[in-house]
Amino acid sequence: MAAQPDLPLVRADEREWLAAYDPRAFAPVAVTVDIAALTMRHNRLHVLLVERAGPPYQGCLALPGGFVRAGEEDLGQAAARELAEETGVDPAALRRIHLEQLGSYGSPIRDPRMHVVSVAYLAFAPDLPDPRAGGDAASAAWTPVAGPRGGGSGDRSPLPVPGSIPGSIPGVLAFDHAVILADALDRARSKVEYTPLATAFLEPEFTIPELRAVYEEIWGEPLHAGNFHRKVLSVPGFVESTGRTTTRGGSKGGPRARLYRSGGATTLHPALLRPADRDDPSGRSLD
Amino acid sequence: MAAQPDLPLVRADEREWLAAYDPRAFAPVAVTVDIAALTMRHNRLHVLLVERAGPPYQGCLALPGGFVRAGEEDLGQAAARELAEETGVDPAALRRIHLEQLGSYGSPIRDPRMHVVSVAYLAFAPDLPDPRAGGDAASAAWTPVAGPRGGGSGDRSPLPVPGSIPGSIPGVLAFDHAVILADALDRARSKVEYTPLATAFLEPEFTIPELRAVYEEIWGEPLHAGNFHRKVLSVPGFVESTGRTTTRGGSKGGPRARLYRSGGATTLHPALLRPADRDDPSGRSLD
DNA sequence: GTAATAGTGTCTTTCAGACAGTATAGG
DNA sequence: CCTATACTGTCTGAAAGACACTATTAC
Repeated sequence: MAAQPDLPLVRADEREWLAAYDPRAFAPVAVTVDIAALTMRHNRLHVLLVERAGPPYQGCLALPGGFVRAGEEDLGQAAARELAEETGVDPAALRRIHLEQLGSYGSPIRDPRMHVVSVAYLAFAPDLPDPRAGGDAASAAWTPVAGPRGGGSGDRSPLPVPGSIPGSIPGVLAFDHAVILADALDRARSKVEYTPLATAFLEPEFTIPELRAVYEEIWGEPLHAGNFHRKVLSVPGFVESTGRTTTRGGSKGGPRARLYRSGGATTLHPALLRPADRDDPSGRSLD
Repeated sequence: MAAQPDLPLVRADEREWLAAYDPRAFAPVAVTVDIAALTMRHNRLHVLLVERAGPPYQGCLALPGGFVRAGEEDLGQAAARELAEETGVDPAALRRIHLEQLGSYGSPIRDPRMHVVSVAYLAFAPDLPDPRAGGDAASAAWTPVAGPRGGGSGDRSPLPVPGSIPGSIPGVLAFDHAVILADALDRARSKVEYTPLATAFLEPEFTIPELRAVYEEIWGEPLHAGNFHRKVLSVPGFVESTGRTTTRGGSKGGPRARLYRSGGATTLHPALLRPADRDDPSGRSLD
């Protein structure tokens, strides 16, 4: 979504009408933002989850989020605020996080309290320190996403969350957050195809094999090391060399890898297409 | 966005808490849906606009839309209802329309009445009869979108609307609808690359040249007829032959074109990539 | 030394785009 | 007859994937 530089001009002949307008006359629909914040820890994809301190779904795991402050902030600001509040991420770290709108979820029965429309955001973060809880979260932690590859062992037990299985049970997550998370993973998988956002999971300086590990974890399948290397270097603006190398080789030996930083491109031309499942010629499902 | 099959289970120990919950305690944020409905008339892209019958922005052109009915409908249902209501499109025609969520717009000052979050939808429709106004629209009409190619003459005067110029003036459209429309056009341009949705602008049976005209209008540039033809036929599931041909050749002569219908694919593999602007190696802007 | 890995060279296949050419229609 | 168009054939270059190979490091 583009920025929203909207400054509505209120015409003089509408002033009077506006003065008499009563906002509370309208049926109450609440608006929240929820954030699916993804990061990479020990080469496994993790999502930030909080434990709900109060009802509804008290004690359940949920995506961090909360109500939009009416008249005070726009949706992106609300998402950034909630992400900071509920996790204790400091503002400096917040600047390294990519935040984009994912979509809105508005079933009238998704929240037992009332009709709540949630605007979901997707965040890509580098490996951050463990969050401290805040806001109405009893606790917050990076939780491994059991991707298509399965496995994942970490800070908290892995989720039985759908890689992207449509119609899967919301399961352990509160509200419809399992659906939101599945949509977030789908978006992440396709976003890294045509943008350099995979670098957002890494430190400012990284090696091509580290970048490849990010892609392999997000897509859940191994990539050919040699072809990946050449491909990344061939896309203009994807990465740029720092001239340096790592000080050590890999844990199991091998030469030192060269260090790169993110280049200036916002989109990848040509794109880094995910290996097609040739078993599925009908095309992947959409929307 | 995926479907939202969410049936939250209210736990017994939360019943009591819920009974005491007062929805009106929360600050009022209203939720609307707005629809950017696109269609193709006389080979020009048109968008459905209404003239606002009441304040704010009375008399201005706007995207059709309205408030979500709290507790009664989800966002997609609200969008379909508003589209039908404000335009008089009958339910049968509604089924031929592709409707997908575009994004949400929630600046606190985008509506002078109060903080209104609008969930925008994008619709692809075949050439439909002229709408009759309804709801709070004084009138409704298909309005030509002055694309990157400029020109366009039709039912109403063409819009000075940005092809996708970021930061352009909202201009004649109410609220931030010029921004929404620009985002809708961007989405449409990329959506036809990797889905067969361009066929949604055509009758159930169409020719390859007709399909090409759709792409040329949406992308705003001519395509190579021969290569386009071969490409479309080579993508599995994009179109399937009916075995018939048109009964007449083109208005300026030429053989009769074969008729096809939409195939079963939901995504295009390989994709029909838009000719890259090689002048812009930095990559197109994002989000 | 042994094993694993970084990075490069090369071949094959696929696909996009340029261009030519043929057949079929309207005027 | 002339022109515009549908559709096909062919060539070239770009790019993806498979494989082989060298060099460098940990242990």
